[in-house]
Amino acid sequence: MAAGPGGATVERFIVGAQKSTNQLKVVLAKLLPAAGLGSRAGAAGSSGSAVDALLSDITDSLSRALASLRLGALDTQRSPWQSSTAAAATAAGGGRRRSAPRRSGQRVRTDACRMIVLQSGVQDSYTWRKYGQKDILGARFPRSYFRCGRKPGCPARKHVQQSDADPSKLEIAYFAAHTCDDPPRPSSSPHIVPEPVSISGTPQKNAAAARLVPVAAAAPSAQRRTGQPSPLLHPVPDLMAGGSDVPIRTAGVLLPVAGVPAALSSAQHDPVSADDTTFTPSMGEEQAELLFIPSPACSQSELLLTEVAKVELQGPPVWMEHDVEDDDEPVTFSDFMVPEM
DNA sequence: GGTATTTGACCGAA
DNA sequence: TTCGGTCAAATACC
Repeated sequence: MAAGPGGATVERFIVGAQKSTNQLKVVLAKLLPAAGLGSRAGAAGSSGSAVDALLSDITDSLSRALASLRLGALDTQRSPWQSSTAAAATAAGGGRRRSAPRRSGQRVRTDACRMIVLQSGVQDSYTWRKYGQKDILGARFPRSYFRCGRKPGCPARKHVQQSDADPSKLEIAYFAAHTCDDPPRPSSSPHIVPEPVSISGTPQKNAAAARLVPVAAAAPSAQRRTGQPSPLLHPVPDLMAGGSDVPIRTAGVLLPVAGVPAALSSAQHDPVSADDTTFTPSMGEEQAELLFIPSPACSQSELLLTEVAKVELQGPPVWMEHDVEDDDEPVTFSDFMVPEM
């Protein structure tokens, strides 16, 4: 969702401001412990509440600004995806062979486009197969393309791209609904408890996205390639060295950022494979943790790597979905689909 | 040998 | 002409 050179820059500034605000909050909390900074109870001194309120306002404003910026970016990108005829959307044919020219409208993206934010340990239960990777103009990292790997005819697609603003985040867009009879499988993993935390966008219209669920354990069969450095991997930013478990690869192996071998870090970049999504052939099988994609409504705390790491290690994974179809309507918690466990 | 990923080429839309 | 999305041969792994 690169918003373009300019947009990316502004976004970086906003994200930076959010981080600074968070840090300020921490500092003030230490300096004004008696004031009860951060305490909603209100028992604390009024000064603390006032500071807290101001910080909250700043945070909220920054989040809104970021959301607006990103929504705008999404709008500009959505256009091409949905410009073609719907019929050809999933019938994309062609390929290299001239004898079998692909039908027009191959690029059609009439399905609801949804951006999703996942955190550690959260994955959808579908199996995805990577079918391509492309360098995107103006984006620092390439975009990876995945299709449903469960059923050949399933039109579900997923695009994963590492965020320009924050390489530690992955932006995942889902297209089309799954037609394969493979509902999300219940997760037995105790640590995976999807929980919507951000509200922005509109009610989901995409069945596929609605079916996203955290996946507990990786399927053995899907791990076949585990251990093999993926060429898609790209260098992990220093900021990731904090120990977060953000997966950075794709094909098959999710690697915690902190534990990325040097060899992998220097390997060819693959944002996604990231996707958390990283995506591997089967997301459901990846253990990764991952994906932290800031959504337009992503809260300040969610933008902080330290916070993310904390959540990954201590708290339940957070799911955030953002339907970019209708940017005007606010979304409520009820709009988020809570994957069945 | 089977399956999944990689990657250059192809295609249509803008 | 450029660019994003997809295909499919080549390659890698189990």
